Amino acid sequence: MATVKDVARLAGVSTATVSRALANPEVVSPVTRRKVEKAAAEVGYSPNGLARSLRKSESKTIVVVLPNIDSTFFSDVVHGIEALAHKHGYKLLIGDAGNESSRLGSYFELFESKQVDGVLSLSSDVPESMIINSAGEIKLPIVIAGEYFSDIPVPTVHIDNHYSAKKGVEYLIMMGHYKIACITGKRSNPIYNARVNGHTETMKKWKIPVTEDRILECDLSYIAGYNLGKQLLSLDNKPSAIVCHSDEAAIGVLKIAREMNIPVPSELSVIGFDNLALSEYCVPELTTIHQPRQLIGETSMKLLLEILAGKKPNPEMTLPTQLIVRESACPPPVDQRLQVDL
Amino acid sequence: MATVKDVARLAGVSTATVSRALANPEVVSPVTRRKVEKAAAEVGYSPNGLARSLRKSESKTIVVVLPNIDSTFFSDVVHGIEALAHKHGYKLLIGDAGNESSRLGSYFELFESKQVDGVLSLSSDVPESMIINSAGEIKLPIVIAGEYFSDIPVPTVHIDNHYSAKKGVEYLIMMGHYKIACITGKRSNPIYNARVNGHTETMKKWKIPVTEDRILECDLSYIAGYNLGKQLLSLDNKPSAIVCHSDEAAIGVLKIAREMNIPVPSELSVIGFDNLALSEYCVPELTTIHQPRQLIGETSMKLLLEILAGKKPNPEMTLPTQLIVRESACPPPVDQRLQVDL
DNA sequence: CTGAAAGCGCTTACAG
DNA sequence: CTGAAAGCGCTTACAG
Repeated sequence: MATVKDVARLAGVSTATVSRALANPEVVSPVTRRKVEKAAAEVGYSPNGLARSLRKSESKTIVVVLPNIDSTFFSDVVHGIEALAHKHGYKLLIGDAGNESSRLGSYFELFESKQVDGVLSLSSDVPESMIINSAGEIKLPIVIAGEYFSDIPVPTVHIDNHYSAKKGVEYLIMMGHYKIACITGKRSNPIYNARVNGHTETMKKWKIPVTEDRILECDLSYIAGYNLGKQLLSLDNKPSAIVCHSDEAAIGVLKIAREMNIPVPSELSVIGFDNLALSEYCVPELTTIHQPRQLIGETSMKLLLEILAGKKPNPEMTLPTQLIVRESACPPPVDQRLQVDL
Repeated sequence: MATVKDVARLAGVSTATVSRALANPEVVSPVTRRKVEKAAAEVGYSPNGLARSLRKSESKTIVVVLPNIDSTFFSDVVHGIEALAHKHGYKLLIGDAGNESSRLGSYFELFESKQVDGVLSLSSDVPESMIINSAGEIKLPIVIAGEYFSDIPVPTVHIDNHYSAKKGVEYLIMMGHYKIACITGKRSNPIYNARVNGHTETMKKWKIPVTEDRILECDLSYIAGYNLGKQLLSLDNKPSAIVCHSDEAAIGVLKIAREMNIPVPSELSVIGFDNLALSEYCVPELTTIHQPRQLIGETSMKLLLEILAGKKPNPEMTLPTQLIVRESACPPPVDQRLQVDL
């Protein structure tokens, strides 16, 4: 591999000049620049990024940590991040945590080892020790896309999970449902905890008793939705509606309902969460909560860019969601309808 | 940030000894080791990966290049790669090319700039100039997961696209179909070119005329399948079967068929490709060609590991596919059936 | 506008 | 078992 030295020798200048001619052409005389460019091309010079980063103490790289690479949810978020990152000369490194918060660690360490300038975590499930040092300060440039509660204000961009879950449940209650079950994620994750709280508080507000065995936790995959859906629909007093905290899980429910010959939505309403592309392609099309995924990505990156520029960014951004009404939810059968006085 | 120097000072030894004690504890006396470990912990030392990589001329990082991050196809492949990579101490960097072969370039350059030790391309659409130098040799450690044709044997792991496409078409022909359309990817991509060849050659083998306007190229997304499906199903002499070269496109076709009140499979058979998780969750469940995604990932990584170890690996690995029969394909209506003499 | 020199933080022959 | 010294390839005050 050719180095600055080779170029310098061939061009008959110093390595300092080579470096300048290539990085700041305007500070070098036109003829020198020409000579250097020619020499560089001739030897096929390509700068060593490691050496540059080491010397400049910046890598112009950030790592985006995904909770898992399986969900198509993250691809739009990554698109949003990419757009902004590239515009500002940052490279993206994507790390997959495979749903294990232990594996997050190796990606966070990339900052300590100076291989990245900052971290964008799309996982909310981050142990505080990875972010905060013994003095109680944030120890690296980081933005978390998701809910995060801490004494220290970690910059965060998220939707209002509590309110979004509430909107979904209210939509069902307004249509007369009261036997409403819920398939959610691990409640150790603040995102799902907030949604479940939104769910139960709304139920209570309408004087609908909440039965804990109708709120089921899982990894929100297709198969989990299918299995938990089966469990719910096998209950003696089975629900007239199931709200799922992912579209995938909702599609799993759709499948088991079909197999059990329970027509959706006439006998079972199903609501998803995320509004993934595929929610328009299932049968029936899914009523769901839209998350502004691209915007989440852009906003997170914007915040991180501000941090990297030494500014104190807004510590928290809440982005809007939207109930998308399609075909999978409707009023329940008359005998299962709640009479509400509005 | 603490450096070896800080640790050395505190432990009362040289930086060389610090480096040894941390990297090769066994070559250092137990007491020194203890001292160094204590000092390192005390100052919160974390080695600078950049400096180490620069010095050792290896980064223990490889980049996995995805054609686009949107398709869930790649997540299992990445899982396969990850498993093996981590076991061998390699970190994974994931680059998204966003379906533009120009963007591949920036990821390939990570090798020249020494930030990665090798490249694993999940995109087949790689300009030869990115791989081969002016002397006609492969200029970086690379494995391509996909079809790749070149005078130079670039290590490749792939399925037999020609044969797999053939199997799908033959399945339809055996059931009596002859009006078989095809929704495929860009034929500039060797993968899809091979599949189309498999498709048309099989048709010809059975003396079924191939009409070019029934072979449509697109990006194989849901919406592309939907739109091209509409185009095909609006034809005067519309097909009795559509084979799609992705499951997403097939699901798009399923949707437009539903909207046009064309029952699948009784009046229209649809076959997908990939056997993604969601192909079991659509209606009707999709008959499709299974690709061993995890195995593709593992095998590619295995090859790359061999290259990185200085061995000459098998230049080409072909992995098996499988026709997965579900509900979306059946014999065509009697009046559209081909009589074949077996 | 240009060059000599220092230094980013590490590792590794080499010598003892 | 340990240390002094060189060097990976770059960039940047500093001096001219």
